[in-house]
Amino acid sequence: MTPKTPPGQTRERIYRFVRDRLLAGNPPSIREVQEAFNFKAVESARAHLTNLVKEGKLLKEGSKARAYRLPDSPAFDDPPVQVPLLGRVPAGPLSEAIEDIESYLPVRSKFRGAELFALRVEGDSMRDAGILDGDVVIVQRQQSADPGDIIVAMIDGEATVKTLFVEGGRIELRPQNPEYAPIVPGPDELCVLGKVLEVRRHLDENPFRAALTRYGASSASRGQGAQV
Amino acid sequence: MTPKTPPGQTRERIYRFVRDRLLAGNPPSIREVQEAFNFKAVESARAHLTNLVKEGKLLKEGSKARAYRLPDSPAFDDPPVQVPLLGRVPAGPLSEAIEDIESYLPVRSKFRGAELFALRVEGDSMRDAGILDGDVVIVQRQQSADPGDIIVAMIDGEATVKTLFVEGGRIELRPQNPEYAPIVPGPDELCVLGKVLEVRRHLDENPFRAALTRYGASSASRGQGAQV
DNA sequence: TTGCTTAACAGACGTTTGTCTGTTTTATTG
DNA sequence: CAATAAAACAGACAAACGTCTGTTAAGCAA
Repeated sequence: MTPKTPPGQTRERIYRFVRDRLLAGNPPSIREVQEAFNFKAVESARAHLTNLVKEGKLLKEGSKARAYRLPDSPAFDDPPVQVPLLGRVPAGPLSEAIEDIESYLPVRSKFRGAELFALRVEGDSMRDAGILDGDVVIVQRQQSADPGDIIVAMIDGEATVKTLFVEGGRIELRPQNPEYAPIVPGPDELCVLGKVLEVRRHLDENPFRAALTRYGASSASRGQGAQV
Repeated sequence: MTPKTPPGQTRERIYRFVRDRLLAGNPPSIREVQEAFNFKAVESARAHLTNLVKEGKLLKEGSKARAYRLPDSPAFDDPPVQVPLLGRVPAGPLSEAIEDIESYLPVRSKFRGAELFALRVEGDSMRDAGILDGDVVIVQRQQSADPGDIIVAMIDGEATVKTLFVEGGRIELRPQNPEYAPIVPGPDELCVLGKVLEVRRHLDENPFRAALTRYGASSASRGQGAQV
């Protein structure tokens, strides 16, 4: 028999497991809790769940399947912050571009209130900063930036993602890839659209892109699921 | 027999019913849909649900109970899907690690229902795949993976992020950095924890890290906001 | 008419899932 | 020590639930 754990300890972990599943919109069955904790009896899991309800940490809706619920809690009633992923570049004011919204991305609520938009990066001029072609950047709208910031700027009518450098009075937009040259914009050529707060890569959209960066996935090794 | 309704009309109402239930965190069973619409046969409800999946308006997770889900949608009334960022590595079952939750990260609602966790990457062994030290990966919990997938695996009691390669019967965990050597695990040494769905870099936490990858930000150029 | 499609119905089957009763083990307390 | 409580195990049962096959009816087009 699996050794007993200190009173309440396993229960606390079960609570978090169930809570995470509920927050993900995927209520677990009792047997799924059993398996997640390697219980050998269903009743072990059910006893814990029943106790969690008694303690008020969970609710239960009748005796239906997958019917454990979270009571109202102040911690998670934070409404989501959604940021528009723009299909094209926001030239003028942000409002000009909000017609071209591909989709919305959720961001940490810490950014609530900031003027944000998301943009897909084209090209690999920022490769060495870990920003690859197709990555999405979360951008905070602002007109100025600090040296060292990765910014989105308009240059010659195109949006570009670069690192901002300032030395003396000289401003440079530096790529992070030796194959590209820094851009030295004229006095009125540079228009900062915002500062990159976050970089995201969605592997589910193009699962092999990253893997192909260095080695090529031989076609022979494809398709056969690895039994591990 | 209850009179037929115009094509698609009842289906639309069923969609709204299911969607509202899902947004409320209370996934309906097929028979609950049946009752809500006074169908006299379970199959009537199931046919509509199956069609809604075909139309892409709903998703379905296996053949479990109450397993219809919402696909990714830009709707703001979508409750957030929050994924735990684990402070340490999820050894054994996922439940083992859920004690150490640093915080929660919002993910696209397309992932609603998946068993996800987030992990901070240590080291730069995946540098050339654009995964840098300190990056966060969103991981889907699963025991197996396909060749080419970037996975999280347990090797010698440590979690590691690598690319999975299979050639013949030989399994390799390949880093994406020439300074590191591939790992060839023994038959029972490899334990796949999950597959990386997304990579994120939070520049607001460590704003200069990425900028320092190639060039160094001279301390002289710091602190003086660029007026652009 | 014939053929096709969709909506709805009917009944059955097998799996999933919640529930129950009883037992064993371990730690704690008086 | 005995008494008690909590954790975990074992096996079984019934309801809930997803799935399947087949049937009937209504609308539409060739």
